[in-house]
Amino acid sequence: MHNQEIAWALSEIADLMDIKGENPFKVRAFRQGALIIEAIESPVTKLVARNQLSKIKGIGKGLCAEIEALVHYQESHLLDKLRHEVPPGLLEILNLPGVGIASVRSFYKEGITTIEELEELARARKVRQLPGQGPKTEMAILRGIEMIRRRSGKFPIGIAKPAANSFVNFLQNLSEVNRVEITGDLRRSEEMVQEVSILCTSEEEELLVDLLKKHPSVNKVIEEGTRHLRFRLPFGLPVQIEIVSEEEFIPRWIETTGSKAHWQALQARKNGTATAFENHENKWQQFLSSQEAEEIYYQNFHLPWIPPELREKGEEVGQAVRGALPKLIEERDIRGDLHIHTKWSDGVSTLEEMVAAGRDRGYEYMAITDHSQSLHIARGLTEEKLLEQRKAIQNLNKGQKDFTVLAGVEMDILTDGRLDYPDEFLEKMDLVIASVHTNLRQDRHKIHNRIEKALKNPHVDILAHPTGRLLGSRDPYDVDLDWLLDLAAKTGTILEINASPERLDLSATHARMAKDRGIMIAINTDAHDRNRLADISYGINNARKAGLEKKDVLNCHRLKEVKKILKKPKG
DNA sequence: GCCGTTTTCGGCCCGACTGTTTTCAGTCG
Repeated sequence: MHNQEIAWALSEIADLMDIKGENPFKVRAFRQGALIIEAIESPVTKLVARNQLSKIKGIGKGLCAEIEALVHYQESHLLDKLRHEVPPGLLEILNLPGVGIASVRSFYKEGITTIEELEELARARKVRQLPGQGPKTEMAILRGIEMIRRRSGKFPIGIAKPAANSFVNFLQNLSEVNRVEITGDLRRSEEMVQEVSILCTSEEEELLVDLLKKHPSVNKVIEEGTRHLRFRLPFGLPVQIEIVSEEEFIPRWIETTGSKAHWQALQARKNGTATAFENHENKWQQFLSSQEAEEIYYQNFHLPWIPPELREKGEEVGQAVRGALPKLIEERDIRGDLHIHTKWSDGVSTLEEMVAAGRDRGYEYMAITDHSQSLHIARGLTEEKLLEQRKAIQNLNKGQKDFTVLAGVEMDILTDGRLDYPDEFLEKMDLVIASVHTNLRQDRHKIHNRIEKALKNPHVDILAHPTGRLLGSRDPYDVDLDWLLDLAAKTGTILEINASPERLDLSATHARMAKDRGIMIAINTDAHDRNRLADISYGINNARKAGLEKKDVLNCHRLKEVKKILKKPKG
């Protein structure tokens, strides 16, 4: 069982106990435990085997017992019992924005146990009659339900990708399997994924299908054939594994990577070119990597290899013909991370740990940008504290020649549009990131006013997570993207692709619109934990999907250039 | 349920805002 799955189980236990009305501190202990497990680097299974689990702060006797049961038996009696006692629909209701534990309990009291029942009641304008509810919360509930419908069974890439990778690893280690690749919308780096698709080659298809069925993560088989298996993971994500021969692999990989429009555009080109596809002796392909083989396949169409992220509307084929494909940014182009939190505010790693982790990744620089004073829950820093941190950073920089730490801040844009520090203070910072964290449900006029004040401030360099969305769980605040992008272009403000898979904000679509307006993009992780520096890959996915090149991205530039760009007076 | 031990029991992050109220509970970050 993976750390993530254990974390989900603990978090579900917390929610169910919360609905039942158990001791809130006990609930919090489980919730906290889930976060801790999620952030651990090494597999929990290993820690259990070595008896090291109880040494972790926050994991005591009780949690240890539950986690060990999950690792050994893939189940927890406590969770089973709770699932039995509390109707599952209430968890969904709890996840609606604006609905908290108290509301769920009061709905439960009224006999409501599913989203459908709640929706019916809201549509009949009867939710507003319940104690503590009113017309506005009733509307918020309906909007939340609509959001869930839009999501309709899709899973965020941050959940789908690790799940896919673990199956790829599993298959790679089997002697029956030669080649394994992720395909489908996940390979195209779609932010929400319908299903994990994996394509592999093997001569022993039936044996492989049988073996897969016995995998402990296969919760329920949906569909079974001689050459494929579709199943659900315990948390509901569907996975499809298809087995083909070595000869079939590349065309099938391209076909399943999609989209349909891309495949059709390729087929249309096949009819128009004289190349004899069938002449190829495919046997030699097995000595090539999958991508090398795919490149050769594209050559058959007299085309350069087209990155999967761009295989969308079919028009990329025309672009490829004209030699107009962008040279997409790659992870190795990133020279630093410019949005990082540490223990100084709400991070879990120390400043020194973060810097060491950045160096380990081969970065040349990073910016420490802890929270500003008004964000109390995140232990935001006063001016004095920030200056103190700046000194610590200067000392750190003295001891290293090949790596530079910038002293920055992630400053809140306050509810009324004021910024959290005066200009005289902001001027002293190497980098100022501005963010909207509070009052996300303000009307468009107020939100625009806040963003405008921030972007027009000469010291604000970057607007972080520009729409405030949480992927699949919270809609953006009410902002007109065209207006925002025009303003960013006019003021010369850099926009962030927040690489945290919970956010992915800007989205690929919006990042493309930003590029078209000549806006500089920064790809940052917003990491609160050194392990999360690796999230940069999700941001790169989005940037590639947006067609971004090295030159479009601030933190692909050398430090000297970055400093020059930040110093340049804003428009 | 976890932690610390100056505490094996008692405290556990907290302030602001919203929408509900008519003085405050619930939600959020």
